[in-house]
Amino acid sequence: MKQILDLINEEAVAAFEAAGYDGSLGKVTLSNRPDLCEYQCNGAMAAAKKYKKAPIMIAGEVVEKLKESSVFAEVNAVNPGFINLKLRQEFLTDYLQKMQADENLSIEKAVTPKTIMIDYGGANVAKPLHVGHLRSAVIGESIKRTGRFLGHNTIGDVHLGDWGLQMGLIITEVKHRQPKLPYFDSSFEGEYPAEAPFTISELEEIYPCASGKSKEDAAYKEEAMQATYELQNGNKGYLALWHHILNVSIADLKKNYGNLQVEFDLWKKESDAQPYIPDMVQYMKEEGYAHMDQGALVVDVKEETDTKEIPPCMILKSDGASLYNTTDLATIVERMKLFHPDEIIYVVDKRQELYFTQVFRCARKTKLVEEDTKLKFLGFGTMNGKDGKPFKTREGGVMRLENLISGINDEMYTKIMENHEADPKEARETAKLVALSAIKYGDLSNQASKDYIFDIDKFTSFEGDTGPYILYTIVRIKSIMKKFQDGGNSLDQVQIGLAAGDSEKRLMLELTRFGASIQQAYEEIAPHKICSYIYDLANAFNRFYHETKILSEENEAQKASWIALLKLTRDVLETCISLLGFTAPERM
RNA sequence: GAGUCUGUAGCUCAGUUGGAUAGAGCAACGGCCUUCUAAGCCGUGGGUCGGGGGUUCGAAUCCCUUCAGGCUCGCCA
Repeated sequence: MKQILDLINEEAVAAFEAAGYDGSLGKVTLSNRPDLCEYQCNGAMAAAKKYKKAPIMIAGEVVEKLKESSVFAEVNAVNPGFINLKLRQEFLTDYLQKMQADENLSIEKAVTPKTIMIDYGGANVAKPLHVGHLRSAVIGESIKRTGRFLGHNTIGDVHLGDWGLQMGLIITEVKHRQPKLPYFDSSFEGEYPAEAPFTISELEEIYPCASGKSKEDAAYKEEAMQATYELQNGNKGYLALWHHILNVSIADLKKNYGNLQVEFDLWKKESDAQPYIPDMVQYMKEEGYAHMDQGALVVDVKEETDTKEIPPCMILKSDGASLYNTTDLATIVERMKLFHPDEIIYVVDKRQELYFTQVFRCARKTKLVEEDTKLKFLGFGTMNGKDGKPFKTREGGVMRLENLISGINDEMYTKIMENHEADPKEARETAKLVALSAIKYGDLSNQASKDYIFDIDKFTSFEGDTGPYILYTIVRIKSIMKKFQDGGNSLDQVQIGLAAGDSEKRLMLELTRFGASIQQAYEEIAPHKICSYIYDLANAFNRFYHETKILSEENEAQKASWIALLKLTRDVLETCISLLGFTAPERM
């Protein structure tokens, strides 16, 4: 169904045309002066110049035409030339009733669904997830869900880092510790053990240890690079060990992402793109795209309009080895081959922007993608601590995501138990949902591209504009609806009626904003717009809630109408939080 | 050095793409629970939108300039 703003726009366009002006001037927006009107149109002022006429006169003429419309209860022209609009109650109610009946709450699915791949998560095998991984996972998941809700074929890919120097480092460190393992015996012919020679927690300790050593010890680093090279060139023992690393690590990653309610459709890895590299490199050479420069194979990607020097995109290092660029390009080749996406969105730290500019240009120039394939970079800012510096634990280390989450879980649990008596088991489950909402909403309500302060105290206090506030609002609604049903009433028969008061009308108007808000959030890849929308909606509801005693209302028709309004509010809120990536409990 | 992003209330952030009186949340202060969950609601105080110019009926928003900070700048990922 059409969005309410579009319906109103049509009226305004028609009125401008009827009054003899260009219809495109009839653009209506939500009022920024709710005390004066609900919607406003500023077209008369824009028209003034074009038609050399006082804006207020134009506004007056348009208003006369608008008065003929059945949509508005009030239409005014105000100096210097604003057109202020108020809806007819019947129109608003009618719209909400249709919205409630619509399975997508007024949102039309995409007519031509696009295949959109979203590369997010950013996890590396063998490195535990830390707070730095949170943003990509949370933002990417929300984008994926929003695209899907709008009818697109969205594919989330974790794109694990499993093929770089890090693997060589781990292999080297394991070799130093357990040199007698068969993986390091080049003459070994038998079956390698099925059991991994390390647990996940050992693995998590091995990498930082190896990484530290390689920074201080050049010989160690050389050894790791050699191991990387051998792994990539088919050393059987190393490959077997690499498989162990993958298995142990991926199982753990799945658990952690699962706790975050982040679900990837694909668990592809850098190594999966390797088979595409040789052909791709050869193709780039043959077609004359790539050339040697300072010993390395590169593709020039600078353009005349550049305001600064864009370095060439390096395909092969001077020692012939592939690197991150190579893998990413080969991944594009693979994705085009397997999924033929219309769009690939990379949800990555914004510091990688220049790098991805190179990759995208290279992919385009060498025609790895089609002309209309969109490659988008969604760079997110750094998560800083209260001091404005990158977030660290109190001890100054990197905080593991797992610890962060369990810490907030505990805080929430304590809060629930303090608030009221609750079954500890249920409280645990509820605490998880509330904690998740706090973490995700806290992240998503900030603009993705900006750095943001991750303030633990703020997250555990959860008052005001927070995830828990949204959940609390939903829980309140659910509680009333449950009591209504417990009284033997059915939710099927209720129908939204005319607004009885101001706060109710405000709530209704907020509800109609749903479709446009989601649409906009999707188009701009801006989940924070969903947050700000539901915050407004929750606010409008809570105001209404405090003014209105619903269950004790004696007029049954009025009560039913309010219940219907609650139901729609709940549906909209729950739909929105599902797009943000969390869910509401029944009680909290 | 070049490029780029950011600068809005004490703190953390929005600002519907140029509109009317710049908004929230925390923090501070004052009210509201024998009545649907007070994780809530209502109210008060708090601003030279970094500074300076310009564009026009109208600027936090567009242009120029300047200050401050972050980030990036070929064999790491």
